[in-house]
Amino acid sequence: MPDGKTMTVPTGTTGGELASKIAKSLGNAAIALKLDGKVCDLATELQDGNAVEILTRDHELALELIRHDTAHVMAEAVQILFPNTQVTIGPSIENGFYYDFHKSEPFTPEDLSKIEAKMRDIIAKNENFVREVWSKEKAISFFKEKGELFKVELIEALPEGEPISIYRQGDWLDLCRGPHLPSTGKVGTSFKLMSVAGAYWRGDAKNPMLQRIYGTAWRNQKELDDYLHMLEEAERRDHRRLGKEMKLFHQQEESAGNIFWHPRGWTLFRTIESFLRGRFLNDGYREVKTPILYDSSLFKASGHWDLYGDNMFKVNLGDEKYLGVKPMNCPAHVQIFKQGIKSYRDLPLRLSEFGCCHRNEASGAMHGIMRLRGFTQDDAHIFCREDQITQEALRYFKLQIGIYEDLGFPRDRLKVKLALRPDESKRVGSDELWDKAEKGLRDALEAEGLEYEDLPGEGAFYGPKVEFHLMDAIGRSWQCGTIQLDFNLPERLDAEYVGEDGARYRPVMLHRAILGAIERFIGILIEHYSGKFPMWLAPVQAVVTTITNDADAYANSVLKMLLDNGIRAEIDTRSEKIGYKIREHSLEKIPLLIVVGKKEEESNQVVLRYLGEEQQLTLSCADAVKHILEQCAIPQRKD
RNA sequence: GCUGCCGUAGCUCAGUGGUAGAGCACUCCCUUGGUAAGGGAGAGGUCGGAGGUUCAAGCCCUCUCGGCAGCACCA
Repeated sequence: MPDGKTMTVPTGTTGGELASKIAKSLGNAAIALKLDGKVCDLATELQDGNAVEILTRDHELALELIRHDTAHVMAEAVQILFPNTQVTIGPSIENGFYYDFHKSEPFTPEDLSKIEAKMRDIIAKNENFVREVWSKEKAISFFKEKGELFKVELIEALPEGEPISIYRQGDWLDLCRGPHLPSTGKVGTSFKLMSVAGAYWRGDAKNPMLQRIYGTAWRNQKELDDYLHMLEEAERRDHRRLGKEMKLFHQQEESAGNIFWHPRGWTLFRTIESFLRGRFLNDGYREVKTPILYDSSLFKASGHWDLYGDNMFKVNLGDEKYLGVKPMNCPAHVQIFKQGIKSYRDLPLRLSEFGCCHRNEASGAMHGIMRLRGFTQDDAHIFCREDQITQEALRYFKLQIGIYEDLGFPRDRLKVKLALRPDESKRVGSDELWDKAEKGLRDALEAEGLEYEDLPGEGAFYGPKVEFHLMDAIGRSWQCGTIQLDFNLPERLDAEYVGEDGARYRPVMLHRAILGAIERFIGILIEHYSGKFPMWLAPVQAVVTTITNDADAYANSVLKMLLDNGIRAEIDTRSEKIGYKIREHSLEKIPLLIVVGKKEEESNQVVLRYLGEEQQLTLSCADAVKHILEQCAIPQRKD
């Protein structure tokens, strides 16, 4: 037992019987066992020497069982209501579960409520989940006869000799590894079917599309309510909604996948850009600007035309002559490197660019300003010698982590992944080069002590990459920064430098971005701060507004003082009530309102009112400017 | 791109074959009010686009463009 005690029970005693023996209440509350650290059915027979822990609904592992069982109950409900439906798989996932069905008619929202009602019936019946072990032959012939062809495919893929477990709940059963709760009644009622969407069988676009029903399930009503409330909150801070409300940008169908930046949004964009520019120049980068359009020959040489061409915008000039819109900046930066003869003394050469790239993303991939067809990368390419790779990668990690922190993302919101070589048909360069490149990045990650996860097959066609992912408000993970090690492009585009010995060598190229796409990062920032930016980022830092029009002239003099000090300020002298004006600017998330009336004019003062705070601060004009300037300061790092 | 849903006023949305609606925003008038909505009046629509069915289409059908939720993709 967890408390260190030992219990002796007759052979064949199940976990559930043990729980009841310890205490009747525990017997009722028990939902599963942990036997020697592994979660098992309550009905599992105990073996001599088992370390036993009895799990109740309050245990954190209970959620996974509840969700998985809810998926089973849903599958039964669906097959009762829609007998011609085939079941496939239905796992528990973060916050809930899903089940994929094959059915010729689509599920409608009304179907979802019918299914939910039927699920509640099944739960009320409280049938036991009973585990059975079948032979592979029996399982295959049973499911074949039922017409469950997807299940048959799953069973056929199971290794020979492996026991095939079936879980029965009343008249219904499903192939399942388990474990399960003791009965359907233990699922509880705190669940909700959320949505239906298509999903490819086995996650492959070549396979038929199934219908996936998503649901959420929790231990109790309060947890469910909290979760639904969290979803509402996430919706409130959705960058698409806030972008409109805060007058930052808009999008329209004539230019799908692109952004019209409005004055405030563009101010935010430029603020971030100049913040980055300062950091980059300070870290030894030299900024460049390269063309958007190129003759196809450049992309053919780089490999983009063949390996990335499907995602490129191409312009046909007739006579087989094509221009390509750049999807990446790397080939261009190599052209700059190649101008004139480079010496080993020039290395590492760090070329940065706020590069405008265009990629023909699939229509379904686009998402607000997070995933676009036209975007700006905070891109750079570092040309260096092989022995400089680790130091350059470390330098990048340090620069990047500092920038993330200053933008409001501490390290715990950061996940690091190492994407390794893709399939042979989708990569360039020899295996030796890939070995070297992957090792180079791994060494740097380990030197920095960053925890990371391997992603086999996910690398770029020219090299492996380290990906930095940030979590957004809705829990989605966005790839932001990336550093990629590339031995191939310098070769393909014939970049070289003169070494100490006078011979010619290939430089290594490190591709790196910190925010990734600035547009996407702004989307993440909007959701992260729910639009309430820190002063230094806010597009409009202060609005001066008047109690009555008598104070307009004074208000204008205050505005001029702010503008003269470089504070991004606007003025509102409309003849509306002060409460109305405050409400309006608060909804636009203006961080600071400066209210002036006759009283302030007479004393040469201003009243500061910060967003969301009722407390007011009365200061002399000079003190106010000093105070505001401190709050608007761009974060600095000296090291 | 695939599956499903959606597209009506600047925005959020109602409108199930019979004369296009609401709230907010906008314009004008009144109001000059001390910290999250003062009052009144007015203007605003080829119902995403094209074709079809029908005496009649915002509504039904086909195609198309765009959006949303997923899936696939994200070099």
